[in-house]
Amino acid sequence: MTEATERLRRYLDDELEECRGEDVDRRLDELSALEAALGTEQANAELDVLSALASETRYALVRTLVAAQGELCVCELNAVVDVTESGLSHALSKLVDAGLVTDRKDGRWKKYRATNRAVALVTVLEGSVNDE
Amino acid sequence: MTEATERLRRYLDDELEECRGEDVDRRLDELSALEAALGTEQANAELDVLSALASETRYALVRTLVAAQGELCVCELNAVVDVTESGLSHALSKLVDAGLVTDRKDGRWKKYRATNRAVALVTVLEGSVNDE
DNA sequence: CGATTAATTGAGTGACCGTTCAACCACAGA
DNA sequence: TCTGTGGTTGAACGGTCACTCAATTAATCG
Repeated sequence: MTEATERLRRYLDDELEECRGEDVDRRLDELSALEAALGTEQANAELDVLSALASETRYALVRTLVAAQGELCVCELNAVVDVTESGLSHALSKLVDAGLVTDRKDGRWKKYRATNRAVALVTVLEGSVNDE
Repeated sequence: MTEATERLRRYLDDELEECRGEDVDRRLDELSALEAALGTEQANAELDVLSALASETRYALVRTLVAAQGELCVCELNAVVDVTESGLSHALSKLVDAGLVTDRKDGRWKKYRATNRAVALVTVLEGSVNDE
């Protein structure tokens, strides 16, 4: 740690004309302020959402549900991804936890639907990655 | 596979009043159309972006760079995350590959900046996760 | 050139994560 | 209540991935 701040001091020496110890401390404060702009709790929540999406099968499920603009039965989703019925259930469970889909029991069938959060994320992702 | 489509047939039997084999086939087509609405190539690209973001240190770096609204030196970023200099370099490299940050050499220092893609994603994530 | 420093690269390792298998729960219908 | 079906749960396994260490490149300065 002392190693790293030593380098930061040299960097600030370059940037500013002269650099005192308090300048380094101030910059360190500014940097941790940037990183902690939103609480660690929310940052972790966002990371959970990202982790839930960052899987081939789960992302395929979410994209499909978003495109469907409505409910799909588990047995329908089974036709979309190439995993076991059990694996599908695990995947959907994780998506529910992340608030990306909701589930509803309908008689003997269970149906899933994409949440607004999922729609927003997929939309931005497609738009952002699309224009190169 | 035959197992799964068999269940789908029974499901459609429930939904529609009657259900012929061609109904099942048509539904299967519709489902794969939903999943493949955007090409697999783009879907993979989006998945790469998600995978790049879905890591505690990398997401912290991106959030910091977005909040900074400008360039930050590697030695400054080193103060934000708790990894080795080498680990930091690996992380930044992956972010560059995903098009989430850009790098620029400035003398003996190297500076990184968040891309529009990163700004868009972080913004949507914060907004989406924020309102519960 | 030799020395020092910023940063990257690659190999190796430990932990996590996605998947499957088997057992299980919930519910519908006879 | 017994049977069959839709779906979930937990344990276990195999592969991937984030991290560190050591070596290397690139650039500055004496």
